[in-house]
Amino acid sequence: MDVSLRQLEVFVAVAKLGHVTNAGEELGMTQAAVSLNLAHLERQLKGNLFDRIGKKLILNDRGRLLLQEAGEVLDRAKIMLERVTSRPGDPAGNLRIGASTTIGNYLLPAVIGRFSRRYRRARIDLVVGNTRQIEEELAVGHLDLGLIEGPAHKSGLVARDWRGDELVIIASPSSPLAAKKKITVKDLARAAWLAREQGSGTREIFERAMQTVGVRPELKFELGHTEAIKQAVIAGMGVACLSKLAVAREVSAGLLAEINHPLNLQRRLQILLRQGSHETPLQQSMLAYLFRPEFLQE
Amino acid sequence: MDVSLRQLEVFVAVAKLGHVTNAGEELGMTQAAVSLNLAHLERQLKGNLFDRIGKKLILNDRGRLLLQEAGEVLDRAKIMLERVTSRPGDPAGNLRIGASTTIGNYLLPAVIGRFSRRYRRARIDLVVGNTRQIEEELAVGHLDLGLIEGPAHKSGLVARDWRGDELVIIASPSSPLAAKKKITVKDLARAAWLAREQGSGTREIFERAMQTVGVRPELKFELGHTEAIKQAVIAGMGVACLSKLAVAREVSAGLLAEINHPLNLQRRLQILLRQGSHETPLQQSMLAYLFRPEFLQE
DNA sequence: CAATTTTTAATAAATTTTACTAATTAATTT
DNA sequence: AAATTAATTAGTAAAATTTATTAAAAATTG
Repeated sequence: MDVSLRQLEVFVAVAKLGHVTNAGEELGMTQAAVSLNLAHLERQLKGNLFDRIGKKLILNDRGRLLLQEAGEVLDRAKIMLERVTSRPGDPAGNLRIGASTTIGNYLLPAVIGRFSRRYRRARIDLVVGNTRQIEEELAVGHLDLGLIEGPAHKSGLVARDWRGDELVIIASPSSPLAAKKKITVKDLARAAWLAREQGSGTREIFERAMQTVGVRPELKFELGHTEAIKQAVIAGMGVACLSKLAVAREVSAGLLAEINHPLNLQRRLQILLRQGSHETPLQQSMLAYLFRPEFLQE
Repeated sequence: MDVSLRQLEVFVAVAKLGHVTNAGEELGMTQAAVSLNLAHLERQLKGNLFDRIGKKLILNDRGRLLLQEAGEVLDRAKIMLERVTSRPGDPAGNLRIGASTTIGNYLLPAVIGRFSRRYRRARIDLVVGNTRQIEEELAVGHLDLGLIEGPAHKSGLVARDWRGDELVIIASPSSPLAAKKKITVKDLARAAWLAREQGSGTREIFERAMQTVGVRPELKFELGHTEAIKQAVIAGMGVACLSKLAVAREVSAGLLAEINHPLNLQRRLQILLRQGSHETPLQQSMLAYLFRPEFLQE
């Protein structure tokens, strides 16, 4: 790539202003420098870009083509510089976040959206996966930040307690369970349950809580996506246990009803970092953001 | 724009290969040069792009951001060079063609389409306007080539005879005129005519031909667009006189019928050039293309 | 309208700046 | 201890820029 951005700037200035001298003024260089720059560029591109008629320079057909193309290159370069040049209080960089399903789908979009608007130079990548995957990717350095449900298992990573998350039991508002004031363990045992597949963090919590009160729930269906479960419950096919975050919209819209229950369905969400990783300004900003009060309250 | 394309290339190579030494090999420069280039770039962007852990360089968050952005800039620059670098037999450049309505809408799309596929480095701009506008723009240098109906008026321009164009009289296939074998001047005088507005080249030819046989046509409607006239004729609102080129598709589809008539409706199309303009390779290629047999026959 | 002045781009020569290489150093890994 | 690697240093070559000059064209003037 012998052609330089500088040369393109010089060319564009001459093409725009029509005079070598004026271009030199605008660019803060002498007329001679501009002239040589131009000659050099024309040699590199193997052909004139201007017709020299008298002392006037007028763009020829190749020059006009270059003017368009060079403009696009320079615009891109300008955007690059703007994005990449850090200023105090406005860190530039790329942050790769891994999150579990519930967090990635229902909690992070709002956080990342607001963060990106605040820090325009930051580029956030979000990967959704299960706890094992996220820990692995974080350890080998493909992720900078992990957000998971429950404690971490892998060494080489540090976990910070982030915020609580409550699971709720949902049913169709028209179901008998929704009408009942007091739900007993026996009611829960009799219900038709819908749940995510084995291995889901949400399901793990639910089953442990049921076990604690001595009940083995009867599973009617296993569904791969939280959204599918919600639709099934709305359709009256059964009840399910999901994060309050995942069902908030449907509950407030009256599509789903939260059921009173005697279980303990509290859990804590964790932030995972690579041990000894230097926290970049961007990472620090994101961590500070995650602990803002509006993202902590449930 | 202090950052150079070369620097970006060096950076991308190091980021991709992970080693200063390897990058140097790929780029044909010494390890020291790569190292200095990188240091220079980091100074210009006011911050590190790699974390130096031992003797390994690993991209940090800013580096990752730059890698994406720099890639885009370099891609654009590569495209620019490909488009702008002329090779023998494949001229690069921008050709601005001005054409009258009929030519611009019904004749040039095919020519320009095939020309662009053949000469990939050429960028063709087409402006449609009336004869006066095209002559003016050509004279002041905003156009390189003009294609008009009938002779030119302006000095400083040279006209070359290009090809013929025949006007035809069209009617709905279901109209009585379409059924008649022999059409007399009297028939034409009685018909309900649809035409473009005053000033259209096509209309001028038609009115002159009618005048020659001593008839003043009765205008039912004036419409601003050729397409609108065709639709109106198809709808049976009257008859019209248009270029054979403009109605070819509809006639062969059976939507319109060409009417036999006793008028002389031949005309010649002209190519206009600026006097004394140096013909660029691209311009020469286009002129040669315009005179290819497949674009000359009607 | 010719002569002069001014303006402009290209070129030349000199100088400064930059980029590069070879050699060396320092640190890390094998 | 040997080998590998990135950074640094010092010297050199290359380049970009500047000042000065030239050549040509436009503008001004008598």
